[in-house]
Amino acid sequence: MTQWKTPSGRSVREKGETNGMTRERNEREILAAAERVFARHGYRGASLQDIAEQAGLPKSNVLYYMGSKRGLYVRLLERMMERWNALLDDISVEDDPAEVLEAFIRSKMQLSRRHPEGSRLFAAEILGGAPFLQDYLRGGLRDWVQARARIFEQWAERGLMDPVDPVWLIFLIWSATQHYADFEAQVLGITGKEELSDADVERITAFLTQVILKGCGVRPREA
Amino acid sequence: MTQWKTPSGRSVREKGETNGMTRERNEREILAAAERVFARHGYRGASLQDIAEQAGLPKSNVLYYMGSKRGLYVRLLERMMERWNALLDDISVEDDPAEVLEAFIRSKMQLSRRHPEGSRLFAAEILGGAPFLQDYLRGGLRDWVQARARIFEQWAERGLMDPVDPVWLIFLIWSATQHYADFEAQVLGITGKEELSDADVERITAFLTQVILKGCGVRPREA
DNA sequence: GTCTATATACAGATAGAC
DNA sequence: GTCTATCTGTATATAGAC
Repeated sequence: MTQWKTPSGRSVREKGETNGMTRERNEREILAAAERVFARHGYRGASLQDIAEQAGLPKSNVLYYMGSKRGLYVRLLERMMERWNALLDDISVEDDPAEVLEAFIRSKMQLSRRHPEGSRLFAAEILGGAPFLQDYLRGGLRDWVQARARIFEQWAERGLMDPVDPVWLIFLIWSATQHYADFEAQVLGITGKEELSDADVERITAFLTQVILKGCGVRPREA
Repeated sequence: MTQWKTPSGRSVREKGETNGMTRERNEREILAAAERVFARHGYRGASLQDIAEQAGLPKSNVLYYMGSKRGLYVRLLERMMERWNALLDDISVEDDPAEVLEAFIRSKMQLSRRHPEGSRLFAAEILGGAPFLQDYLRGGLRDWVQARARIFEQWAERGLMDPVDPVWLIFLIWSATQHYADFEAQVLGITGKEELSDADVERITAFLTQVILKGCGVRPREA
């Protein structure tokens, strides 16, 4: 079994690798590289050449594995939506508002922390008018927001929190948490840090939880 | 004096217009169109062809007036930074925290409201790693944030507000207000609205002011 | 001052060699 | 299964006609 080399000198198939393993590894590299490039330059601004170089493969291989630029982009968006859905557990009126809101803020913060490129990819898509995600926004995501909003309203009726507009509250949590991934360049430039540490993220999470819960008149569990 | 026509049929010089007026109007049209296109597609993704069509001019005129794609982009960024600086009045420890924070939230909200394309242009620049704004972020803007942060800390020492981290607070206000311009497509998709009315913006401003001030333990002036 | 025509580079995509 | 070579379109930018 021959071992091919790309012009860049990078091995396409490592020793002892089966075909399946090669494909899996190459696809993984391409998806990671593409997420970075699409996040940074948007759909139109991204080039397959750039993605291929960052994945250490010739350009045609990107098209061979992914079919088309459009298909690659859609696949990345879908992967990000799956990550998003994975942390959306249902809540009920019987749950504790403080507990739910804190978990909401924390899980959203961790998603941006674990997948900053995916977060920025999503942001670039929305910034450009959401041409590929229109249906998702007006459909599944809208339903999810409305369902949560109803719960928040019922909590307010029961006097468990202030009667704030629940949709604006959800947007507030989304924007405040995503900011640290999407505007990372600004955050790092202003704070003078080279990167945010786990401790920084923990402090920011605590800050946001405290301000938002107190701001909505939700009493923390242990206060 | 002849009146020229572009292939699209749009007049380049209206009747009775002087040369100066034509230039001024064309530049204005180009800047407005370019702001939209750069905001939507980012620096790389934007095309002069697209900008020219939206400005109703031939592509070469865009380059004639603006010199280069890069120069046009930088000029737009600078214009947005000027708008931003125009509303940054100094504050002092002697000022009322509630008043200052409310004005801060309100003016930031209005900036995004009046210049949504500029807000998205800025967002796209940061999202892409701020290649053109690095110096501004690490210099002038950083100083501005640090100065405000000191005031917030002193307010906290005087017991006028909770001792929250002032930099995270500024980021919270920025992200929460910009969200309605930058993520407009998401906001409209989820709320089902075609656009946000002045009344909507007023309600959102009031919501954010209430939650953030209460969340930071700032007593509103009339409470 | 404005526009048409063109130069040159690079985009996404495909055909076919190996 | 992977890579080289190429097709076709469009990008920025410029030269020169009017």
